[in-house]
Amino acid sequence: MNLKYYEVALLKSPLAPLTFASNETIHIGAFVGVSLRNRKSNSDGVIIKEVLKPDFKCTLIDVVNEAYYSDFMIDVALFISKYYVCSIGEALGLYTPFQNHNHKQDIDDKKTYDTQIELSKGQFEALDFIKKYNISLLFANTGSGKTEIYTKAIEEILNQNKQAVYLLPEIALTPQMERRLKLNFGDDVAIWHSKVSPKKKNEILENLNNGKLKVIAGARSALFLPYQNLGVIVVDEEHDDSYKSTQKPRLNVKDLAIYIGNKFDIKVILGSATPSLNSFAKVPYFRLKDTFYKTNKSFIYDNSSLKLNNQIVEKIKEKLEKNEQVIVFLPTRANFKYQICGDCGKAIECPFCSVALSLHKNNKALQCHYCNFTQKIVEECPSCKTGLLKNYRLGTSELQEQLEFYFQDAKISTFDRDAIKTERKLKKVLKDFNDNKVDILVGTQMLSKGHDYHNVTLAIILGIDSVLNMSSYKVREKALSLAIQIAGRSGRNGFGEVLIQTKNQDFFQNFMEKLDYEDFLKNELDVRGDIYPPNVRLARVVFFHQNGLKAKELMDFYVTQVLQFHKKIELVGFKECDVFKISNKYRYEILVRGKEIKYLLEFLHNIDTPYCSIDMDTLQ
DNA sequence: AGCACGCCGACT
DNA sequence: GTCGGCGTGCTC
Repeated sequence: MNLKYYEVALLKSPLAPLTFASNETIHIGAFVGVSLRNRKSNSDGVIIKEVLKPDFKCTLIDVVNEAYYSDFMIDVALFISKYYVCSIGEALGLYTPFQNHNHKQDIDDKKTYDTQIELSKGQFEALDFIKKYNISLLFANTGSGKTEIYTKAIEEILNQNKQAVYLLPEIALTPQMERRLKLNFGDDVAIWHSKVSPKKKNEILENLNNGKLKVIAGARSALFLPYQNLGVIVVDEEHDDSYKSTQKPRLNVKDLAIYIGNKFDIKVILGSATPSLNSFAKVPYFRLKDTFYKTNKSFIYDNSSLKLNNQIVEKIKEKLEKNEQVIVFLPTRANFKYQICGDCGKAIECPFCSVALSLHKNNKALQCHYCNFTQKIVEECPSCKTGLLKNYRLGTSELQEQLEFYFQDAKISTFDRDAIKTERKLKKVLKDFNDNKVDILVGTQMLSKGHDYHNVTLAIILGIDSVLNMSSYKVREKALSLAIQIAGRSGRNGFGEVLIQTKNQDFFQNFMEKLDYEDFLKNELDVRGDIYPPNVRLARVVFFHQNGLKAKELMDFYVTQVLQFHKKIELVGFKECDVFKISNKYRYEILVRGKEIKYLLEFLHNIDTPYCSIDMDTLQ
């Protein structure tokens, strides 16, 4: 019998592709079922390529399904597996749930889109710039009308009978945004994110397949849908760290969009009021400064340590009396982040992680923010049994309570991961706030993500120093962009105030008042030099194991490997991770940097242990 | 001797 | 990842 041999990538498996045989001719990308020795159930796989008869014995492919992965998908998966260091099966797994019901090629009647949007002179120039460059960055201040420019660019692509994908951070995918898109593109647009129901997802896939859908607005996963003819990828709020996956493969969807754009001649538009230094340094940008509304912004600084003080209370009072709204940013959830014993000075720790438990009064619980371990609130120190516990590091829930004490007639809501667990809740809080039913909104990073607040005249930024004090080369960029994004929510109607509680007044004053974000980026580029990105590449490898010694041995081994065999890259450091233990696994990390990707990847691909996580282009 | 557990290596 | 093989060490 004349057998053919194929390499099959095993979906979601860390294994490299394995060779199987078949009597039939199977095309590349076919979705197949194979059985492995030592495996009870069948495994899903994808045909990667045909190969010559190998010198080992091959089993036969069990099933050939109708669904398949396109050449485009396989190319992208191969890139991800090389660049972000994972198996091809893991990379292809990004494309599931994937289905291709039938191969009907409905040629949609060519439709002409006319959104009737009038652009300002600045917007028109920006659009012109975008047309000129295949990959571009729209560096546009808050309120300068980015969305209209995206819409015009998308319209043009649709008129070429191509599809468009509009990426946003998950939380910015609000009903408000959906309405705006539907207004322009009607039923040809769909929203895609993790909370969309399976039924709705199937419907979207069906309509994408038969050509009814032209625009997908979605979170990270929306880049992995089976587009037939993609013409543009818009990455809005491109500075947002959530474009980088925190799970294997740890890819950055923004950078992947750029790869796809270059390789397949698809237009890519990145946009932000505070672009990442990485994009700023690498992508041609257009600066749009003019805003549609004139806002006089004034800044107030408060150099006290994190707390609600008189100045802040008075300032809020002043606004509430005028029936204006206030937002308060604080990068900490819960009531307090630490419970520390007054006698022995120990914090109550999670039994599985080396972090303190956070106090959640609402749930009457102490909770670990890493593994979700939850226990009852305790009255006295579990360590010395005598001391009373004191609370440290104010969180959003506590701040809400304190504000309720001062402003008993005001309605105060929290806006963070604890308060906003569902899309419904998100919708409700935003609607209540915009309908003036909420006076003060207290929240975490979530506050900064692309929502329009119309009547806010005071933005209070607390705890920003804790962002500035984190251990990451990006802290200045993170803290400043966050502060600017939050400050931008204040004063859409003429006059706005921003109160920043910080011991780093000079830094914020310099780059928020005297100079602007573009000056910061140029300065920061200088500061980073050849030590940190964007001029060098940085990768982080974390070794983890239940046995701490084993994890340390792994790190030590690879430190030696770098020093002995990878002289073209540089060992930045190696140490216990900041959070040493998570979910009962001890963690050690190595940071390496290199000018050339090739040598960095050479090292990363040589790491051969399942007890590690490789983070190429780490943001930490 | 018999078995539970943890470690390690293979998987086409 | 998931499975089996095998060595260690504890118990009957």
